[in-house]
Amino acid sequence: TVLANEQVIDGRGWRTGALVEKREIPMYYLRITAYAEELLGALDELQGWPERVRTMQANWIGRSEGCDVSFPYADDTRAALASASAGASASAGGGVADALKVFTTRVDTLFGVSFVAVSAEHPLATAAATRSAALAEFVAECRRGSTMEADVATMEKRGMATGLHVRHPLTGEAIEVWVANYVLMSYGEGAVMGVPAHDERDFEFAKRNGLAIPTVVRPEGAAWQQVGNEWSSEYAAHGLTVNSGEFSGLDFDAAIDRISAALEKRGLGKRRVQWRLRDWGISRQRYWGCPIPLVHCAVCGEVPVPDTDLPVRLPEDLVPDGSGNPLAKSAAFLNCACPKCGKPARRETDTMDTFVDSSWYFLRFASSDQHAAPVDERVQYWLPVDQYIGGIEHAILHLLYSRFWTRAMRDLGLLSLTEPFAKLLTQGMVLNHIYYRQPAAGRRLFINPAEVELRTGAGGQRTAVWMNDNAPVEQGGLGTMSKSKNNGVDPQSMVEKYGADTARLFMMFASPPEQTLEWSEEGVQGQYRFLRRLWKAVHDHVNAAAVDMHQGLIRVGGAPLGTAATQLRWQTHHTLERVTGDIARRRVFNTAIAATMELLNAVSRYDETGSAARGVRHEALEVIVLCLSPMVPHICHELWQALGHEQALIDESWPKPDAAALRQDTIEIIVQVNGKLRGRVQVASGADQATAHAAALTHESVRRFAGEAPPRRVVYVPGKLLNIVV
RNA sequence: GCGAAAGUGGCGGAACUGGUAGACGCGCUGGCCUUAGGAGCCAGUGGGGCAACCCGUAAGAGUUCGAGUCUCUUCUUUCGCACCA
Repeated sequence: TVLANEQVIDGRGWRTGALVEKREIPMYYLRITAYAEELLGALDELQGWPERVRTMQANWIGRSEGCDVSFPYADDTRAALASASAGASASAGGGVADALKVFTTRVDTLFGVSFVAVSAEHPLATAAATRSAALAEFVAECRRGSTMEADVATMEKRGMATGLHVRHPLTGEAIEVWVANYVLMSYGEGAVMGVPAHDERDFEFAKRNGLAIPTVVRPEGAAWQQVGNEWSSEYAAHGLTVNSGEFSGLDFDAAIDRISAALEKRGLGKRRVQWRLRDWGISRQRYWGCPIPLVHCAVCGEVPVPDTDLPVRLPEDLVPDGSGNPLAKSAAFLNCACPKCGKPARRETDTMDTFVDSSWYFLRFASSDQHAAPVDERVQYWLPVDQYIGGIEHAILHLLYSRFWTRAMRDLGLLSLTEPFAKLLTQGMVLNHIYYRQPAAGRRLFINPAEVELRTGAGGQRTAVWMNDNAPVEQGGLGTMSKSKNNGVDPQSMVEKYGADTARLFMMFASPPEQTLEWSEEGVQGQYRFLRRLWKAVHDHVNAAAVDMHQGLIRVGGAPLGTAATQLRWQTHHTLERVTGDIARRRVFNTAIAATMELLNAVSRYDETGSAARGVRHEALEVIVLCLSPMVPHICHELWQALGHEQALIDESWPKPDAAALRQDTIEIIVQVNGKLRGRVQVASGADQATAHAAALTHESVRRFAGEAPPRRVVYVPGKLLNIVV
């Protein structure tokens, strides 16, 4: 099964900014985090996937081993939280926990805590803000702060003290709580313990705010040293604990074990794994997308649509007008009866993220005419996909969701499959030149490269000219093909001008599949020329050999062949061998095409006539046509018939090289003196070192450089080279 | 900032296991053919040198009989992640 994944073009808006606004809206989530451990662990077994993609997924899932630590509230904090929750509303319910929880991977540095910091969205920050106008202002500023993630990382580490305190879980010492802009609410507990001596961010924060920097780890085998004024990455390295009370003098692993055990004993900590991966919110307020099959009933609550009423179909007469989800305004869609009690109810208008559909379309392909179930037993035969092809932009989302979805279906008993894609090839994107004009006012006008002509000036410099008005345009370099830059290539016009085969051949030839592909009209024309040359070579040959072909005389292997014919036969079968390896083993097509081009060049140079010569030429042309057929199927189909075959080319099996043709009596070896190439000589294949050495010394420049004295050393690689060291 | 990959002619790229650097194609130059051609064919095309030869795979060092390929340092580019506690 080979599936090529089409590029997903989407609205994009919901990926970042829009999500923040929709946080208040109830969303439907898929519990992908339940599979985090499995999805991460199985990456090692995906040997058919590029390392890069596996690394990206591993980073995305982001497993951290660490420890929850609770810092009990001091009296001032307890009082502040109590008054804040009383003032807010009764809905706070069961009261606040009695400690501030943080997550850390470095519990060995627990004695180096000089502050704790919470995110601006943390309840403690909210509570503290009610008591201080300045703090309220700071919290508000942090919350509306830049959502541009690139800025966030380089942002200054700003913070403000709350005046509230917590107690160190082991020493009981009071520690002040700060609100800091570098603490993320969405990771861990939204709060961190600040250890400036051993964490770069905390160091920066402490320096800025004049906080203590107690050093509690020293490098193994080195003396204790107070952390200095400038940050060094060595400070964050694992070492031996110091100044840590009864836990001093322990190495990293022992310190983690002992300190977390002490915390667990007091009920103030627990070792656990933290994931970066979060659950998958699939709700979209969009018209397109699969409706979430739920009904909201005033009496029964959320009721699933019964299987017999599935699928929920989208109305087809709605026009999105930019004012929100049109489904929410469609009475015909909204109004329904509750499946449980029959009373009037409201249909859910959220639709699913389109990544949901792309997570299993390949499973559906194997059972597309099955209307009673999502998939059937044919999935077991066809899946996993043997070779999946898609852009690197799918490295994380689509490919991770699909791995999750396949496991979810497996656990629902729908499949017995774990990984959906055995091998993955991430093909490069297509680049093309960008041309534009910048008007005095307004937007750049992008001009399609097809309408631009490059002219070489008198000084040799190349200017780009718009063919519409013969005036120059600006050159914007190379960029991925996109609508916005108007540098796409219209496939239809390509097909009309050169044919689909030429377009395919160019794309396969221009670069290996993983690399970006630079579009070039000249390159396309080059492939067009090659195909025409091949067409002509086959037909010239067929015309010349018509009589032989009718009499069944086209064959090789009867009478012994001359040197040139033997050489061509060798190249024919050598080419077949190379192309087979390139396609089947290495999956590179540009070199496979190059090899057939070389063979055609050799056929063109081969000018012997007569029946035997025609047979050898026929064989060479057949191999060229066979080798190119995966890339250029239509032309090759025609040429195969022209070469006298009744059977369609697509039904032929892939040929095997003829071992006899590949055997060579004499071979050329290269001769080096002191590792430098000095000549080439012919020797019998299988010649021993002495024979090769003697042959090498017949070469004039080898003799000159090697001199008369006996060599210090001779290196002989049979069949390849002889190196004389003097 | 962290991580990964990659740097080869005028250009796209080749060199698979350490063994002829630049295959193949584009572009360019010269010639032939043609009423003409942006068609076709032939020849040439990394740099230097009349030549013998010398130099050359981002830069520098190292290992080796031999390095584009392996090791180290530096530089550059691209991609990914981005305060993950």
